[in-house]
Amino acid sequence: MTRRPTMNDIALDAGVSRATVSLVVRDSDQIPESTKQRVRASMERLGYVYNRVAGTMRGGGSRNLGLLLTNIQNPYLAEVSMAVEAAAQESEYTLLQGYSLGDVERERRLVRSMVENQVAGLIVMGAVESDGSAFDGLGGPRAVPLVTILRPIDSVAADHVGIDDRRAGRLLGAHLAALGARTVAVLGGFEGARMLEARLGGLREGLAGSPARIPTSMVVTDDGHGNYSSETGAHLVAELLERGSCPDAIVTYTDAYALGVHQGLRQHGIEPGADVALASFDNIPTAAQIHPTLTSVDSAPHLLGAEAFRLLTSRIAEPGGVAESVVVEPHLVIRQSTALWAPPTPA
Amino acid sequence: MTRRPTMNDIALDAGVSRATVSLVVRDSDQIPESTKQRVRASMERLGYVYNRVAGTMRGGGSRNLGLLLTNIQNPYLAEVSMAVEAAAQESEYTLLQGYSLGDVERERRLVRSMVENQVAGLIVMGAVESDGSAFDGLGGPRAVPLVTILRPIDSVAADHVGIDDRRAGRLLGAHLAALGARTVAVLGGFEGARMLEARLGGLREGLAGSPARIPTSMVVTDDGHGNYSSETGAHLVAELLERGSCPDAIVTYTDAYALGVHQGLRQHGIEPGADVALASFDNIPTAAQIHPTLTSVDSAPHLLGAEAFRLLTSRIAEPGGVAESVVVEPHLVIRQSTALWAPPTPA
DNA sequence: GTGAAAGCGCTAACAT
DNA sequence: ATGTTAGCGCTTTCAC
Repeated sequence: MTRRPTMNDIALDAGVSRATVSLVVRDSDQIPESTKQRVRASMERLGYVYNRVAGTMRGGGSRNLGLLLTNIQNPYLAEVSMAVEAAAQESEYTLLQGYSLGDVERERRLVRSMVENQVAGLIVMGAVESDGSAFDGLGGPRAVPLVTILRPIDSVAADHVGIDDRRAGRLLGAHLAALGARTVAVLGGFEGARMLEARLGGLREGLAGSPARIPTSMVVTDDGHGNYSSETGAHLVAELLERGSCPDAIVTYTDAYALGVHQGLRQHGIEPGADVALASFDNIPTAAQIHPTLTSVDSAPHLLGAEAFRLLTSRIAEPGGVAESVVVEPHLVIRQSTALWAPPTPA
Repeated sequence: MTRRPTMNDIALDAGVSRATVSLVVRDSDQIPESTKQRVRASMERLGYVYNRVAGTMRGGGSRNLGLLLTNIQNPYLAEVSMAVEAAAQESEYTLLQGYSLGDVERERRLVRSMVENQVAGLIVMGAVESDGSAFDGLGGPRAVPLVTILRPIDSVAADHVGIDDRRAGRLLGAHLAALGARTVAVLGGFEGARMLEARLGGLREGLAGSPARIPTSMVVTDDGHGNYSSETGAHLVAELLERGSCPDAIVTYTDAYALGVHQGLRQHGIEPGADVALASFDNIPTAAQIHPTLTSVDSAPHLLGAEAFRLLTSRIAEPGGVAESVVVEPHLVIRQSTALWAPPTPA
């Protein structure tokens, strides 16, 4: 026999009916132990592997979920992926994973392919330009449950798990104000994107009441296609320094940029931490490993992933209803890159 | 109608038979353009989505592949994942992904679940202790094609894509010898693992002919359960320094460890690059971003992922035959952490 | 060029 | 406690 054995084969071999085999697979207590033993022995001997695809098609819902991310070069998203996978494995779900690279066309293809594969639900970090058209087939009464993470998608009323970016900004702003920074630069982030606006707004709130300002000339955005590489950070800081004087503090959009800023500053003879305070968002592992260690706002990727999974599965269990939105609270991790800094003493 | 529309619904709506709809989906040229248009219009209007699961069950083989990694906190594996995904997307495959965390039990569960889900093939980075028992059902004539990456799995005769670890070690050894290093320490890696043995062996070969040695007391291994965190590196270097004097050069098993070694050295007042040469394997992006930048052996994760995919799909197309083994050639990227170092001048 | 019918491997309702 | 039957959504001969 060259094909894989089926329940029929097992039934035949064990001298029972196919239905009985099916019940044994699910360990039903209608089946006496003696029969189970016999059936299991046949499975073992013939090398039977349950065909979940056929089972799903017949009856119960799919146990597959789709996880669509932009890019896991970004350690933050890598950790989200691992968190979702851990939760899925725990609950006996399987994960279809894909990367859009921030490209709307890839995103559309991936969503389509996951839905064609009958996923029970989707967790999506959308591309910046996502207009929701990739999710058209998912709306309406026969919707595939969808949870967006980090970036809500325009015109798609889905459950969402995000970060309180405003609060993240505020934490950082308050910290920099307390240090005595007077001028703060902001590097990176897609101009007009909600995330950047929220972080900037929060930063301003945190700085309010102190003499600190964020001069317009010191806000340098990128085009949002960032692959979150440190090179982006190096470019951004080069542009900043070209524009004029060095600020007291630099806030970058994500830790990866801060690494590039490190480099860029040193090339100009400026020592991060000592000459200028540097802080960022995401708190990737590297932040604690570079020198000087990097102050960063931690946004609990593990929690975010776990919440996204929880929200998705509860929506699968209980479809419909109004979209829910969960916010993960960030916390500030203060390290050398700001702690070492002090305002220049007026000589 | 609350359920998703099926081919039957489309057929009914378009006034053709189900078989015709099936042919339209695959754009068969037996169907005249006029009919296709009509059918496609119905699909559009009813919001039809092709059910690939049912299609697979009936006829053609599955278009799903399984990718089983230990952990994508490791940027090297993250890049492998992205490479495999890119290739899969290109060829209209879908990816089931899971993380074993180096745990044999999780590995077993994931393999089982992927096979139950009828994947057409598997790409696996096995846990250190994998004995192949997780892959038992896959052997024999009805095998699921399997490609192992980076670490062959004992007793499983599968296609393999690996790195020429010996060569990687040799490149590094030759470089350190040329620098004039006399004592070289090796930190990290699971004692007895092939990968470590190969790298160590290569390192010795590269050093041969020079006065350099690797004292036994300067080889500090770990337990192989490493999550590739920099903390491991910090511990390893602490242990090394406890054992006695500082070597001329330190080679770590992976870049993440080197970051921790950075930290650990500085805590002892030793400056990496200046006081001791430091080099590693993997060449993760961070290697170019820290200070001093880190010399590392690049092992082309993107190439490795692409090769694994190529090997797997060609095995799916042409099952059986003798297992193939592909080796990706590493190359040395020299950066400040070694370039800045010079032997102490005998005063 | 299109339709009718069988069947992939499984589950669930009902029957015994 | 186990068997019978129908059918999930699709593809594939084989008719017409």
